Amino acid sequence: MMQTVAETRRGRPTMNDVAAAAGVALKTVSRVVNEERGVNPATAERVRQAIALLGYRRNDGARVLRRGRTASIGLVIEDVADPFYSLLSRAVEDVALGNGSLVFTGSSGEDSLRERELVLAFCARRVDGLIIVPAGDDHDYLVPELTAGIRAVFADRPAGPGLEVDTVLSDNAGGARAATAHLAAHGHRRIAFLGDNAAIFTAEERLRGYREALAAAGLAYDPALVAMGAPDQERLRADLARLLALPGPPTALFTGNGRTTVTALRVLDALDARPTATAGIAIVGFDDFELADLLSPAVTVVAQDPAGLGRAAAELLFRRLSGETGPTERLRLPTRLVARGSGELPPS
Amino acid sequence: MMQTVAETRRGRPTMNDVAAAAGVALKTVSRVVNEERGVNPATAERVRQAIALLGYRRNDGARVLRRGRTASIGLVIEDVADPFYSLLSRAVEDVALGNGSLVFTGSSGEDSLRERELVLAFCARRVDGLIIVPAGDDHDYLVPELTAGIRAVFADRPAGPGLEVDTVLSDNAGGARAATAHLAAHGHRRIAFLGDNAAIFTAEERLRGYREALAAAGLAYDPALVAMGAPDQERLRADLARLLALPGPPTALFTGNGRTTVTALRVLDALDARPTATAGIAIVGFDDFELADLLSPAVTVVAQDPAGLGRAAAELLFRRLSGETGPTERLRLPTRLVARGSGELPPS
DNA sequence: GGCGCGACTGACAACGTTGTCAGGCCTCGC
DNA sequence: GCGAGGCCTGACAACGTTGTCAGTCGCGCC
Repeated sequence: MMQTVAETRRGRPTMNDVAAAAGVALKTVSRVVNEERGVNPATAERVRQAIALLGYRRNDGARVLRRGRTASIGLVIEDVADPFYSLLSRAVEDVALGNGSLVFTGSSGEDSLRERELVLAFCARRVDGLIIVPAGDDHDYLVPELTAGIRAVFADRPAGPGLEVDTVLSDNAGGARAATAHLAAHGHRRIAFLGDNAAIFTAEERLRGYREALAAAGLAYDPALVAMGAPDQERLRADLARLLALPGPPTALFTGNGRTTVTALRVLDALDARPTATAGIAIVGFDDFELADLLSPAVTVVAQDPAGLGRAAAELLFRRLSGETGPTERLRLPTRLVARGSGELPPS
Repeated sequence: MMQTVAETRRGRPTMNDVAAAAGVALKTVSRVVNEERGVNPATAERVRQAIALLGYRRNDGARVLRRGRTASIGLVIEDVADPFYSLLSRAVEDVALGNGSLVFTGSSGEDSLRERELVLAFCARRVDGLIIVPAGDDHDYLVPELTAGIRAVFADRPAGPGLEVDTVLSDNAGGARAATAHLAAHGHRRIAFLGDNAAIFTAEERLRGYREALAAAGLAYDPALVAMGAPDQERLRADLARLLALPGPPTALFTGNGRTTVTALRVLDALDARPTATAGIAIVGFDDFELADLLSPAVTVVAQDPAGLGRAAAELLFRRLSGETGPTERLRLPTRLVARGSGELPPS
């Protein structure tokens, strides 16, 4: 008589247990589990019954050890709770699932040490590949992993110097140029830029685009109109207060990412200087965000495609994993200016 | 002479390779890697140099196979791209990292089949534990996994019938009662409820709370004022049009989750029936959302604590994993009504 | 000088699976 | 009646690590 689940010893049954229960050899169970052909249907059925009875499930860890491929990838982003990255994350997940792969996710929190630890932990689990939104700009720690055959794709931000690796970016400078030019075209001469920490690649690129557009519009670059740093409310309150107290205050604001835009709107609201349909500072934000269309005035943005970024990075990664060779790829996804009102306000 | 990286064969070096390079036995390398004591400092140093030279990194898959614990958990949610779940997700990640564990994340997309596949894939990887926001309400498939020793905690929604398992929920009915009572207290007699699909536990609970509050306020329950379904724009447009065309249209709206609230606001805006500071339908939404405070009028909500949900679930899971026994726990986190304006509008 | 002891090192099995190879049995054709 | 060939099954090694146990060496003590 076969054992029942209750009589079984603690812990997971193994193929051996199933084999014993079905009265066959270990290898035959393996064949049935993997749906290899060449097993007598009656035998296979007996094995399947034993599997069901014992509640057996294959140990993929052992399988991986034997076969080499883990069918899992690692994703390191800045913060899953940020809508930009959560959209990117979901796109990666979907592509991975479509390729039969699972995803380890980790948030670096803009901390290069934590980025490194997460990546190395993923490597120790022998993920097949990595998608990294880097927090730091030194990725020498990745070199041994890459030479060992782990594939990596950088997304949203490039790898540190000296690392030749596939990369998918947004057109940050182009988007910033478009935003700034848009404001200039609406008559603004004093356009302020509120950006993220200058050490972050995207912030730097957007600053560059801002300066290029100013130059193209024949406007002087005034460092007093630029403030960069982490998008926390206190800092933005101070910066905006300073900007508005300038002898020649800005008539327009270009905010360098989603968090900054939203926080700046909140601070302006609190300062009672919030733009209305008829007056106030014009604003264009980098990154689209939910409800931008329902504020008054609705907020004009340069929209990125975070899901597109994630999808492109994941698809590139899986192409590499399925053996595609060829030179390092550097994709640059376009941005799109969405005029909604706040960016079309005239200078006051 | 030691081999250099370039001379090494393709693929990962193993402990054996390190041992050969350092001229010691495999086991000694193991001891050094695991920082066990009792290794001669000079020997240890030689091993460490070989490790650095070869770019060796321990294969955690093999380690896990030998030791039993994988130091990883699986998280199945509805959709990482939804702010509610991305906050929950981040909290889980942080607790996991604090416990030295990695996280497999997967989005079920409200599809119980995909939920099942993700969970079983995680189990096949032998995660130590699971945190599940269930999409379906049949979890019999989990029974063998649970008896095999995998711990599971359900979050946001309970497990299907017959499964005794730790659970962390929000006080859905209580929050819905508070929202509805709030509107009634402001003089509303015809309060509509726009809820998510009735098959979803939270939607059902919130409907219950809504009905209880109506009864407590001495108001009749009118099925014509209730519309439940997926929060897509088309459906909500149709439902809102129907509600507003009723002989006695609602003067207040209680929306049953974040997505529904935001979409309803957008539809109302398009219908040109959007509440203003002086007129229009009053609204209270379940779930807080970014920028609710900046809309005009600002949106009154019953706030849940998604991060708190994730944290509580993860902490409970890790307490179980570290051996805590005791009866199944059922936590219920309180909600908080945040009055901002839209819920305090008088009936028109 | 022998013995015990501590410090260090290594051989070997085991974790649960898959790849390789060999073998048994049956059938078919001559 | 016998060999060839196909079908099915199983024994065994290997994946890379850790736990167990045994061994070697040098030193101090009787």
